Amino acid sequence: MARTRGGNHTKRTTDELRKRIVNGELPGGTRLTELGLAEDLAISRTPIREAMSRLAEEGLLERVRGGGFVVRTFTLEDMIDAIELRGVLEGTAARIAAERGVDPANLAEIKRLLDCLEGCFGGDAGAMNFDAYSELNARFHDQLAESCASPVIQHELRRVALLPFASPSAFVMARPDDAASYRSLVVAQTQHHALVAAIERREGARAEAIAREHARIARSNLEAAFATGQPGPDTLSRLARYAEQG
Amino acid sequence: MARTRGGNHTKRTTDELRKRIVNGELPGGTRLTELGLAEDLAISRTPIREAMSRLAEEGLLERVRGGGFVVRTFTLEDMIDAIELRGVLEGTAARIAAERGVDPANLAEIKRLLDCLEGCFGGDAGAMNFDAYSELNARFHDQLAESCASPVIQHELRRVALLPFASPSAFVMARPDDAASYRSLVVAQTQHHALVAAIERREGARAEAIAREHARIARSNLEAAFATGQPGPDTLSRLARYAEQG
DNA sequence: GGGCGGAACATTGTATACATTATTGCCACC
DNA sequence: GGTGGCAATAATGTATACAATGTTCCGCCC
Repeated sequence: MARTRGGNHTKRTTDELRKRIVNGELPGGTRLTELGLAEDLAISRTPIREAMSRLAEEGLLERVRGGGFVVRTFTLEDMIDAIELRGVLEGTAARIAAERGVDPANLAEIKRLLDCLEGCFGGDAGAMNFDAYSELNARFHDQLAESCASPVIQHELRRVALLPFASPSAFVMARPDDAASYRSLVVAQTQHHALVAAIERREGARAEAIAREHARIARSNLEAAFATGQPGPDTLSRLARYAEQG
Repeated sequence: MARTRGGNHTKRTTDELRKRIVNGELPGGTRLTELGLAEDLAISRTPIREAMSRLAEEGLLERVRGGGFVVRTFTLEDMIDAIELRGVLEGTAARIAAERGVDPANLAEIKRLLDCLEGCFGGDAGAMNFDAYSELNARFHDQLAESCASPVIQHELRRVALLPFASPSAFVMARPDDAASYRSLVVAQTQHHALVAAIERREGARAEAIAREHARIARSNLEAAFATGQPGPDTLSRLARYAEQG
């Protein structure tokens, strides 16, 4: 258990198992036994159980009849659906924000982040600050989720964004070269502006439609990452390898 | 622990705690301590922990920083949002089913359930079989969720429907008298028919809109149940009392 | 040869002791 | 009087022994 640091055994085990699942080391359908993992990680069964419970909460594991857990299967289609679902939920948050009105402080923060995102763009792909954009983009989407002031919607949105490669920042830099990524982000940022304008003007239907289409950039990037191969049971591991390469 | 029967300590504790939360006996914000519950239920801490993990999975409890759980707060607004969210997810499932096409066997089963639902209606409110309708309605919605053939969407839909009083069958009989309930169900059944027709004709946008509006019947019934009082921290317990009365 | 039964095994369920960590409140000190 | 730290307390974190429950596979009987 020296692989991942910090916290207690439960947290380390949770992180380690999450990593193995997203890596594809633990393929979908694998049954996890407490004893096996306890031996493997050289700790007792108690933190293993706790970690598996938390991963079931995240949706990475499924409880199986008669006790125990299996790794949930994530095919390419599942990831596409997860991204679509994130778009639907972000769209709902944006629509409700537009319909009910947003807290001024929240709106101000959203606009501030929008300005910061703008600052990441240079005149061309070479001058683009991709890392800063990725970080700010995540915060922008967080703030947007808060704008609807609904704990229930925020909660479920956070859940869906935890699914493998469904988060708003998962595919910011996924294009095969900087020029393609740059173009992709130009479109994304234009949508950010339009989304905020729609919310401010109380145009709920427009806000919802933009948020959905915005998420589909991620879908497009995901499909581009798989353009050369066919989806299959190794989807996650191939995607993880792809993500490592940059 | 003789209150709830069947299964092991974990299951009984899970059911017992769920009941207390939905009843309002454990108000939102209450911190649950393993030791306190263990003493109360006269069992050890282990099944208590396990039960709390599962309820966190259902969204009834929240993990708190530094360990432990608190009961999640469900106000009237939260329930309204949960119902809206269910409508959004059912709408997405219906839209995707229309766009991608449905499995013939699945469609046949949906139509069969639709016929059965039809059979619950008599000429007037007095002849209506409310219990049968409630049961069939739940199965109809289950089958509809399956029609999109997406494990991810089905999974999240099931989750949201688990939130207190957000399920499709929660408010079937919630109106103050049979005549009002009957009218409500006439509208609901008309929407069922329209929804199936839209899916069959591949009219995705229409299917989505109908499913959303369909869920808003539940919202209307929820608000009717609260017409006389103001929402507050006792929302859940008042609603539970209301549900008991019939 | 097929199906039933039972024993051996694997796995999860439960209790409990002990370790570790967070919280609380008091007291000394500034 | 306020603030810092320290001790007491209470909670969760962990390990482990034992119980209960499936599961599997082998042999027996039909």
